[in-house]
Amino acid sequence: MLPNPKQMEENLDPRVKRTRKLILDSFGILLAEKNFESISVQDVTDKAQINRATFYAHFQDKYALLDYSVSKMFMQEIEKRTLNACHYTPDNLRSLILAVCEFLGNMHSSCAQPHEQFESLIENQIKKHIFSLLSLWLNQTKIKKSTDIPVTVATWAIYGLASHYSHMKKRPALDKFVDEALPLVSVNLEQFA
Amino acid sequence: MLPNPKQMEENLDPRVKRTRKLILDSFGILLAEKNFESISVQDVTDKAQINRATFYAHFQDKYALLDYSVSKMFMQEIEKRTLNACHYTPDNLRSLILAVCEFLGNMHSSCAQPHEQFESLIENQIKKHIFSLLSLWLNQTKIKKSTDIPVTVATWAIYGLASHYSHMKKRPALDKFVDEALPLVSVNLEQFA
DNA sequence: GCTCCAGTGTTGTTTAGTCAACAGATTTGA
DNA sequence: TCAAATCTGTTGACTAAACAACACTGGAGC
Repeated sequence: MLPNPKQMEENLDPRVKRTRKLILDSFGILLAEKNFESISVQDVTDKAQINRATFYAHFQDKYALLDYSVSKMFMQEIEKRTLNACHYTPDNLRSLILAVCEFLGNMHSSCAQPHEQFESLIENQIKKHIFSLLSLWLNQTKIKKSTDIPVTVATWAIYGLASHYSHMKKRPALDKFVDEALPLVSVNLEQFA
Repeated sequence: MLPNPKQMEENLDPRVKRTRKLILDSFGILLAEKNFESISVQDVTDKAQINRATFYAHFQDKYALLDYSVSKMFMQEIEKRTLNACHYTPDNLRSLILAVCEFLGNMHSSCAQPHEQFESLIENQIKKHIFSLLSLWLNQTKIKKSTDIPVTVATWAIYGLASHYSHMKKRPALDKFVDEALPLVSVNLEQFA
């Protein structure tokens, strides 16, 4: 059996795990202090107390770090709700929408000045994860139809809803918001249930 | 000019600083959980997430770790009160007695079951520091007399007082206790003031 | 235009940490 | 009482991180 990515991470050399954690933690702190563009690789390695050359042994540049960081945080959110090991149900879909809303919401409150440019950088990562998660769900059923089109629609809709929610000046109760949105998303997915 | 031990610690390879911190932190946590004798080098390295061989690159055994740990904590206490960069005055002596009392007091409250055997292990380290601190103070004066005898007496007296204080069931106010003890200690040192 | 400055990304060499294995000491417990 | 298990302290081969260089880029200020 293939080792899953989770096991791979845990079987890494302890030095590697330590270094990545130092980088990620420092990056998180810096993101809370100033906006992404004004954070340099220097800043990260200074705060992490690691050598700059070591940074480049792990990440191509700060954009790769952002991708990795966002992916990791998002997947933790997903795993916390055990959405990574289940199948399509309206309830799971609801949880997923909720997770994305909360994730973007947290992003807005924990990051300093999240500019539009910054948001577009994380958007692609999040959508990739939503897309593959929905694909996984739908392809567990016996139905052999291609899922790409409905999954694409649902992915963009979910991200769009969460983005909209996180930008609202006066956010309504999340539960109500999701209740209202859910049927519009599930309508194209029900055929696979 | 010779680099002082403080600078040497700071100029160490970052990996060394990290590893030592991991070891010290883990050791501190373990000491709060169980008594020193039942803590193995394994336990420390497991909690610190470092390799056991790495431990032995830094410390000869767990007793060396205890010595280092106690020394470091005690010196931090001393430096906090800037007693490491001053000379003999009754007031500084008072601060020193206070520091030793508080240090042993904290030791008792933060360590699980501090047995007599454990206490005798740290006693020597602490006394070494008190002795060299008092020697430093007294030898800054112009008086050329040997200080070893009076410093020895004062060192043992101070440690004894602090040990006594930290063992008391109902500890009196520390200030009062020190006020009462101070003259008995300073009597042999005043000649160097 | 120009220099100065701060950051980037890469390199070769040195050093610290990892890992698996070892023999020996101590403890556990059936 | 013997065997299994656990901890110790040490070794040699391997790998990651540190470090000090390097050439390069893109402003900022004159």
